[in-house]
Amino acid sequence: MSLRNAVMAALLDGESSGYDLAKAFDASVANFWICTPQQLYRELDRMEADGLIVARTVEQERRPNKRLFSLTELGREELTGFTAGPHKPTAIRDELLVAVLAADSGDIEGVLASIRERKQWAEAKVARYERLRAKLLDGRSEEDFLATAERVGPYLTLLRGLSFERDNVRWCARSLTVLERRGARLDAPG
Amino acid sequence: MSLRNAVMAALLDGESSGYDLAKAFDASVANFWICTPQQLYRELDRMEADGLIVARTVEQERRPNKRLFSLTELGREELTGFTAGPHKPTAIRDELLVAVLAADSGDIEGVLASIRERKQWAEAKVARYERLRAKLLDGRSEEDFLATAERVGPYLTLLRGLSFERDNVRWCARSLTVLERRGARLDAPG
DNA sequence: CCGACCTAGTCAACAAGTTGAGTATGTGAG
DNA sequence: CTCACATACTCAACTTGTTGACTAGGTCGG
Repeated sequence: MSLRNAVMAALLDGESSGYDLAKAFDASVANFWICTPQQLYRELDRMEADGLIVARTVEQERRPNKRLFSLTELGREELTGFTAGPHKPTAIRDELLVAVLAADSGDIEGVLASIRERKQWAEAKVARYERLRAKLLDGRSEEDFLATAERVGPYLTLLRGLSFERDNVRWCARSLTVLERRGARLDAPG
Repeated sequence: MSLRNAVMAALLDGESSGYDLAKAFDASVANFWICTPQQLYRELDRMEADGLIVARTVEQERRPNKRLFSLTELGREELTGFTAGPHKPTAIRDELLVAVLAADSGDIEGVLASIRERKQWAEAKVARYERLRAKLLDGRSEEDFLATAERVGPYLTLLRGLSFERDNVRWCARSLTVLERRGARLDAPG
């Protein structure tokens, strides 16, 4: 049921097509929620049926028609109700960690490669989030921004995504050190 | 398919009943993967059917009989294959973040309460992970442990869970400051 | 003018995760 | 003596999330 609320939160910025939402999810909500376009379209249909959003079809000349969705009053109420809580706690749920848990009796070289890849990926995410942050701040200092901006929610969630990926980078680096040393020890014991 | 691998990784420590696995998941694998007992039992049945694990029924006098599962050679191979990768990247997927994203036009007091609750919960987790860490180290220094322990995987994943929760605590504190100030400003503008 | 990529979706099938209840016994606290 | 809690599960129904393929036109580079 949270995808619904994530979609509604995204629609607070104004009406949007399913296609644009999919991209927006990739770009910003993806900090803390990911979904495939298929999931999104299915959910949008249901939300429309439930009266949380309304669609407006826009005919285009040299493009397929698109449907722009926007929040209804009911949708806004539901979203406010959702923000009132309560919210389930969360856990990381990461395949890579499962692999690291089993690394000692598995393919250590393979795990090392996966960690290196993840580290690069996380570094790229950090860079991207930094750019997004600069764009949000738009020249203002953080203090200035927080005092004047209409919405601080997107900034706070961005900070969470940013520190998560920084943490990932640090952990990857640490794990590489530990596992590389271990690999060396196992290759040449004594 | 990753629950399978998480279960197999847990069985590296030796045979275990479904019930004990459920508890073990709560205690340690839960750093990065959570599941309900129902999911676990269902998955164990399938894994047995697929020959990844074998069950040994132990009759007990004053307790229901239990079935102890252990990895088969095939299971070990599958797990090693899994560690070789590749692994899907991950995202946070947290309801609370959805609520914060929408906080500006939602129930700010409710969101604040949720963040406070989450902060306490994360602090409790940190304390618990610290105790687990002390138990794993068992008096040794980290360096000593890493040099001598049979398996370092469980330690590394524990570190990941620990830093994730520490990060949660920090982010909660920061968000509370920002949102409280904002709430005050909205209550008494100018 | 061909192939790759962009816009803007749809459909179907399946795998994974969640929720709620039920079974049956034993132990320890008040 | 009762009530909560621990052991050790099972069953069924449901909601979410994933995978892969398909439609149909437009744009841009070589």
